[in-house]
Amino acid sequence: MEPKYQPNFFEEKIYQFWEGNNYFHAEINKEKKPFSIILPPPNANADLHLGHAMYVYEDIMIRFYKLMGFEVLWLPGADHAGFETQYVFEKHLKEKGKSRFDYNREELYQMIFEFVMKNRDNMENQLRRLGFALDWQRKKFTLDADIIQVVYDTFKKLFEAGLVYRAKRLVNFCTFCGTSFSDLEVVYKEKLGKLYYIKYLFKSKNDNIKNKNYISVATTRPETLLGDTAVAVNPKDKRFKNLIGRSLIVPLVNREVKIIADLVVDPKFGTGAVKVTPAHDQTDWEISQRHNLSLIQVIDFDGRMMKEAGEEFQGLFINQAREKVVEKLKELNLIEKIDDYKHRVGHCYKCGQVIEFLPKEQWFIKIKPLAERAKEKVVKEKIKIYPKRFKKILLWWLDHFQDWNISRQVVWGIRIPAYKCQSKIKNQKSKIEKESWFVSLEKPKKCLICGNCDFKQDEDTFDTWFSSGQWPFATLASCSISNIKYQKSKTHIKNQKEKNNLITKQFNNEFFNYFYPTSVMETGYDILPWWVARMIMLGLFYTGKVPFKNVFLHGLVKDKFGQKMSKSKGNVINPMEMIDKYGADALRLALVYQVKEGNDQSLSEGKIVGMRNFINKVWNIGRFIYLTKQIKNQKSEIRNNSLKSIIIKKLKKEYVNEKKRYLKLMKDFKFSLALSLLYKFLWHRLADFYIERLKEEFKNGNIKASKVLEDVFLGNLIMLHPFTPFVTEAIWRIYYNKKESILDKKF
RNA sequence: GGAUCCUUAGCUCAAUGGCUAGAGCAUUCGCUUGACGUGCGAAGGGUUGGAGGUUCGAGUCCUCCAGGGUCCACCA
Repeated sequence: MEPKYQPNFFEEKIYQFWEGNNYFHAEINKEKKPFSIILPPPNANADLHLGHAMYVYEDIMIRFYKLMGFEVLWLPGADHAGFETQYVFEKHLKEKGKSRFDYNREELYQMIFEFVMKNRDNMENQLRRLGFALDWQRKKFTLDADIIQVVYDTFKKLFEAGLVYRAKRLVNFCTFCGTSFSDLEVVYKEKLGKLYYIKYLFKSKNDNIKNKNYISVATTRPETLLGDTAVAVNPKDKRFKNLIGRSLIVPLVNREVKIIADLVVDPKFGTGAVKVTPAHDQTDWEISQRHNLSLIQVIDFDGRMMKEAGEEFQGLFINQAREKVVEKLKELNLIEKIDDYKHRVGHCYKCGQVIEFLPKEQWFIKIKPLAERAKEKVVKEKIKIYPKRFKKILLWWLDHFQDWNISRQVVWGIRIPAYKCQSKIKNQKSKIEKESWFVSLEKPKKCLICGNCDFKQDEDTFDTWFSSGQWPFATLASCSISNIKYQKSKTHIKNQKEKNNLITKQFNNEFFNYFYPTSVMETGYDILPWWVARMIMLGLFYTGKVPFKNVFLHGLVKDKFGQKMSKSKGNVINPMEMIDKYGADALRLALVYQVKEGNDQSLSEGKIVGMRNFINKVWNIGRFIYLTKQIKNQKSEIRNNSLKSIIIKKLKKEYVNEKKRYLKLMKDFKFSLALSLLYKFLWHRLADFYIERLKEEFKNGNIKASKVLEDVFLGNLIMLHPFTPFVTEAIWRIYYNKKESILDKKF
């Protein structure tokens, strides 16, 4: 054994040994209890960052339960990351002077597909370098044909259950990225703007308020008045009480609108009267629904003013239109005043531009019934949440979700399997949207509504979270399909009927039933509403069971000053670089040691160095024992009741206690404390105290003392293995002359 | 406005109501000790943000105050 542990020398070989000998492969084993985790699928296209390295908690659990004698499955996967990936790809195109509009849908999809596949191996190998005990034979991709089939099936079942509907609503739309977003993806930022007080003249000369022939309304977005269809006041507001129902004239467009009363209006804000633009403001949209107001869209999906805004404004960008509107109003003396105003504005989380509210027909999921069911399971602890405080947060979300817009105007994703009957549109037979749409798992040969029209498939794809929200059951169902010898092809769907039959049969499949519900879902707390909540809702809907029994949430990794890591700040720690320098074990320990589960942590290279030192210590304890074992002239006894023999007894006792506490902590998800226990014991008790005290005995070849020391050390090696798999395996295999793996052992 | 986390050594953080409040890094001194200098031995560094309370016992539980972070909501 070398005096220093050299991770680079061992790690790759050891991982190949594990993978090559199927140590990570799971099968049904009726004699064992199952323990399963589905890896949160990283973006197939991107390098791993420290957030992914935090999945080390999963590896710790997987390896721990393997050593506990469970049949463990840790299923890896990759996410196509729809919009995220397309965004990156479009940047590449831009560098080449191209844009997505230079290609048709199929070309673009194929190009992105190749782009992603080229990088997927890279991402997967990075997971290997972290030492993760993933069952690679069962790896999945969110765009695998059989995953897509499950996603289609979920959509169809939701559609049939009336839980997915198509509606024209205001959606969060980024006119720069060209797609809509769910509410969760909009980032609100404080912004300094102006509050304009604009005069709306009464139509009738008899109407007035305090002898003025107008009402002022306050707005931050004067350009939207081009689409106003009412002015609203609070019904309890005495100032306006007598004016409700009267008519005003919207400036510039000279449209006659009524004064309406709605409780949503705050009398204390602005003038107490508010302009209502149903097409471009969420609150106004809601008012319009209550009052049956008409909707006039004046801003288009490319961020320019439409024909409906009037000839003068048509084609202008929003900001230009705003300036022009204000200018015109000033000319007409219709601006009462302009205040500085600080308010919060929604921005695109990706490109940072202002999000517009635009009316668009989209698919929505009716959340309420799904959330109610999920809530019940969480309240009754059919799903346990660790740390506990996140239970409350999850429940808050389940109470506050709005209907979920799952349509995205992006090519890279799972195209929505909904088809529109064309004859219905032509004949205008049905005003109800749902009646002109049908959902089909396979490309239909004829229109399922009228039977003969040239039906059209929806151009949109699903929100990535819609498919990843099904990940636990979709992956296991897909494994079931593979298990019954289904030959899958990655992109092209062959023999559709056979496949659909298999999908409906999948829940009778043993493999699925053995591992589902999964044991733990482990991920960062930042995606609790995006992902965890949706997995629970969709999992319950599709399978009738919770998708996982426990949720374990970890915190975010920040730099050593507690700042968020970002490329622009230049404070990013690259996990692969750290592995190159200090080994995977050191990085893994640094992410877990002395960190409270669920709390954010600051990570510095110094901490990784410290952990590397501990690993070297463990290596050297092993080396010491290994070397003293070679000593000849071993004698079997020392004098009874001697001080030495008391120390040996003490060591045995301390070890028994340590192990007991370790097992308890690990079962309670208190991994960091378990690690501290091992750290302290190995370094400050075993090495500093016992070995130093008994050094002479060992060197004199005292068999009894050596045996105890060896047992205690090897026991600790097994306990430490979930945290530092490489060094423990390396020592073990040297110790046993490469004859066995530490993974064959049990506690 | 709501929720939540945090405030402990110079820095970053641990600590299951219970022994002298610990670790990593940093600092000082001494050791070329036959496992390890990625080490060993020692030292310095703390009124655990503040004020009350519960308790035999509080860094930990409760109340209030101050400061910081994060998430969410939001009035045009």
